Amino acid sequence: MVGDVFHALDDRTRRLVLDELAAGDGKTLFEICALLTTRHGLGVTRQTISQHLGVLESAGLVVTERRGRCKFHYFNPEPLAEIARRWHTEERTQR
Amino acid sequence: MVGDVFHALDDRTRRLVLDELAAGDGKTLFEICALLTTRHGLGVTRQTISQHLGVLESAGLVVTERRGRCKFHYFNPEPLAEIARRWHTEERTQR
DNA sequence: TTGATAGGCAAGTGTTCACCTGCCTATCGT
DNA sequence: ACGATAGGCAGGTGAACACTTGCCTATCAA
Repeated sequence: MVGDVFHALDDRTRRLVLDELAAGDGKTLFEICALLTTRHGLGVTRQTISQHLGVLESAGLVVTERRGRCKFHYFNPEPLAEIARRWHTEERTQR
Repeated sequence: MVGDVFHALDDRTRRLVLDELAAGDGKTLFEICALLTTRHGLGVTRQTISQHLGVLESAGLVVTERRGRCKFHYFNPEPLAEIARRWHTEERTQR
């Protein structure tokens, strides 16, 4: 869908996940859980993060790669360009 | 709040309102209602659009100016730059 | 083979939110 | 003053969603 990117960004936990993936790609689900609890004090379950990763993946913001029993998550910034493209913010003067 | 911009964008009707304001600033509430129904077939009430404009305004995406009994709405693209700034999409290579 | 690790699936709950109806205030023209 | 225009406020409803608990599958090391 079109609005999936906007919906995926409308959640603080998902934005934090994107922050962590943007800081260094190729993290597993358990690594992301550990980072969120230690660095941001997030008290969330593993299943919750898994669901958030599913939302981010279906929005195209996260690409996954399975190796063995591990699943590595990568940040894909390409869908974010759609936002800047839609309202072409660069050529407008701010009033 | 921080996530107000993302929340404001997570709605198709609000995105259409932004489209109309970006196409030509200085529209009143009734003008926006008429544009949404005629150009996009949106069957929504005036109060609904008024609430959406309130969300957009509190997110900083819409600036208003009152003159008499009319209230003119202007598109403010500045908060959108926060998105590109957060994950600095331009300097990353896509994988 | 057994236990530990990494992840997925599904139902239930509480809250948020978009939308409506109903009524009220303020400004303008006549 | 009176009717019409432009907008605001508040309660109520139904659906979407974040989050949990409980259980299951698959891979690796011993």
